[in-house]
Amino acid sequence: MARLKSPAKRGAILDAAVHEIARNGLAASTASIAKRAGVASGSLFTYFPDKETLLNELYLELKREVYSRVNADFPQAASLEARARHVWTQFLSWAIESPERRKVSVLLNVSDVLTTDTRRNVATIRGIIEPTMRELGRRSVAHGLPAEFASAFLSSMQETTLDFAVRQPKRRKELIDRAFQVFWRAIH
Amino acid sequence: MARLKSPAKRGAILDAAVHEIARNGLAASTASIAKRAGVASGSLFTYFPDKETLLNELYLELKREVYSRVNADFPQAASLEARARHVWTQFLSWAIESPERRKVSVLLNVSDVLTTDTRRNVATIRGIIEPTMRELGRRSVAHGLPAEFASAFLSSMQETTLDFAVRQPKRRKELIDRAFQVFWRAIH
Amino acid sequence: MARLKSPAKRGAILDAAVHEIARNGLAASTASIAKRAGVASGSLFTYFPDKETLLNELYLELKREVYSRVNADFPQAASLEARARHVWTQFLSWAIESPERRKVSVLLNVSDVLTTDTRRNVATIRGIIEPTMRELGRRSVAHGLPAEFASAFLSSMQETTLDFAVRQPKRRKELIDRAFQVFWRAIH
Amino acid sequence: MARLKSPAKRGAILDAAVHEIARNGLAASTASIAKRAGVASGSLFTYFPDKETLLNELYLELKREVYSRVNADFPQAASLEARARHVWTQFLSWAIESPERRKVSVLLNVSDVLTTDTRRNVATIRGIIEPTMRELGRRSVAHGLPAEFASAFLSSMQETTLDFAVRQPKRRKELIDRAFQVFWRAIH
DNA sequence: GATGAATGAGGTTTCATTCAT
DNA sequence: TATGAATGAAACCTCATTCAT
Repeated sequence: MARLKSPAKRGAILDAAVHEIARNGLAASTASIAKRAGVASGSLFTYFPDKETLLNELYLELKREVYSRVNADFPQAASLEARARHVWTQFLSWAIESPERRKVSVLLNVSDVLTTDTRRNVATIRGIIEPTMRELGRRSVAHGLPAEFASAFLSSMQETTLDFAVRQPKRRKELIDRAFQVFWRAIH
Repeated sequence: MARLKSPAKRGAILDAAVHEIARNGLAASTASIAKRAGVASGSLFTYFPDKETLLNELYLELKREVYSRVNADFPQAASLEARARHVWTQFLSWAIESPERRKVSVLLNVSDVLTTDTRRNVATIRGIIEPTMRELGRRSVAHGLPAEFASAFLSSMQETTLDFAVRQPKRRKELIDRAFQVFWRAIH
Repeated sequence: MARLKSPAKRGAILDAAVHEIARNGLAASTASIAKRAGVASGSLFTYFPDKETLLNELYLELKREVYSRVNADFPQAASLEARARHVWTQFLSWAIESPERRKVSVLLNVSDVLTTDTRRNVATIRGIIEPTMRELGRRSVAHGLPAEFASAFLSSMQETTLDFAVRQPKRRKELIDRAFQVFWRAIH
Repeated sequence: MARLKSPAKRGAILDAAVHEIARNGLAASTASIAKRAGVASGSLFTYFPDKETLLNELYLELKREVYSRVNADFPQAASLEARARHVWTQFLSWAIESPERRKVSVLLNVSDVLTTDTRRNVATIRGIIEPTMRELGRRSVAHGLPAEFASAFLSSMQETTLDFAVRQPKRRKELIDRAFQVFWRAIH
């Protein structure tokens, strides 16, 4: 009777991958990932056909995680500012809590291992916040700019803010708040 | 006298490295770099003791390049806005003209190969624009935020703008201009 | 269960190492050793983490071999002379039968690859003959000399004898016997 | 007419070779030797056509050095014992004073780089002590053994003694003396 | 399904030697 | 003659992937 592929083991491999890649970059070996996951090196390949696929699925997983965090308790009916602030805050708190996951996410994003398929899938995942982002584009000063500009702008200001928030844990809350105000002022 | 180490060859290796890394990531092999540079595989190591050093010097070179571009014709005496706009425009035109160099610069920046020494050296290189950046920090709405926030913010908005400018060559000039207005509004 | 690391293969690698090193010195390449052992070049490293370890374990193996030969049929209860003669004869017959192994043992011994750990382990292995060696030290004319002198002396006379025994196979038995007499006379 | 380039430089290279080889074994690179000798890496090859030749000439040089030490003040007319004791003492004092040179000599001797030509030349160099060694063979208890046995035996006992003398500098003189007595007793 | 030994291409680096200067 | 840059073969070792058990 064939044992079933265990989702727990799959998750362990992905978690291990995060850790190893955060430490050693994308060059982290599959063997080291398997070892940390507590499975045999060969077993990794029963869960992922090859390293490239593992990396792509890992990225998807990380994105799913961020967006599920952002989507949770999303104040659908609130003002645009309130919704934007929610996105802002939730993303930053995830990034601060999970620095390794975030680092790996960045690494994967700038690398060339992500397939167009993966990129498309990520777009799909964004889901619930998409309308808010589009509204941001339409109603902001950026409306002469491409539609996605406002959203990309928000992302990049988050990155900036993140660096400072990480380095100054004590002022974290204040920093995040003030930076959002700057952002909102800019865009509104 | 034997032949002297030729700066031209050193440059060729660095250029080749840009090309290969843009194509294959930091995993690009030293052999492929040497080959593209037109030197024997071993010769690479007469110019750089090891790959890590090559990568660090490459980063320095790229940064030197950007900053020399930004520093050139810098309107010292002009208004803060004019100076900020100069930085904005010059950086973006470099990034657009040299997409490979820019990509490699980003790759190196997020990787872990850069030594603290290299990071410190880069800071030194920024040179002439530093006072402008500090002034930006002081005189902007971001003045409750850390001093470097304004500068980091400018950087990240440049990244955002860059993506759009690259994808829409025709609206490029306009995009760059409008985005700067958004930035200035935000910060001012 | 995957295949288990096969002791036979490990042995084959060690044997191959003996052969290659006897031919080319310690510079013998791991690739050539693997090839002669009939395994892939990479497989060598599943048995030994690196060349240095391979060399150290090889030395240990060779010493184990000599001492197991010397310890076998050791005439515990016999006279000191009989015991010394046993050591003398057994070592020499091993060295004569296995000239390559002996050569490699010497090469390793004068090189700097042997760790202090390995040296200590070898000392442990000597085992059964140790008391005889100490007795030799105590009861010999060398007793004013350091305790290990007698034993070192025996070793070095064996080396001398070996050279001649190898070159004159016909007189071998006689040579070994006469040389022992000289030794015994000297020490007694 | 023998043309001498710069004997001083040649000597510097040989001295540097001793040092480097003592440190890193025969794998010491020609570049490191040249560097330590204070000449350019290429210059080494104007003094020695290749590394192998360098090594062979180095061995010859070292042997010349020992034998010139042993031959100096050789008490031609003295008793056999006095002459043997002279050889014994002089060699040991050289070995103790020049541990690096001695180590390199041993390394070269057990390696396979020495040509038969070199070995033959060394035999020639022994010169003045040869008759004494032959006499030792004839007049010793080893006279049933091959002629060179006595001489080889003396050598190997010297090695043994050397180890102890090096490790116990304070008892050095006494050790050397006592060990000679053991030797003489054995052989006489 | 799980395991980990086996594989061999490929990576970085070293080095003896050559040769332009 | 002296120099040291240039060369490319070869060394050691890693690694994604396969497959016998």
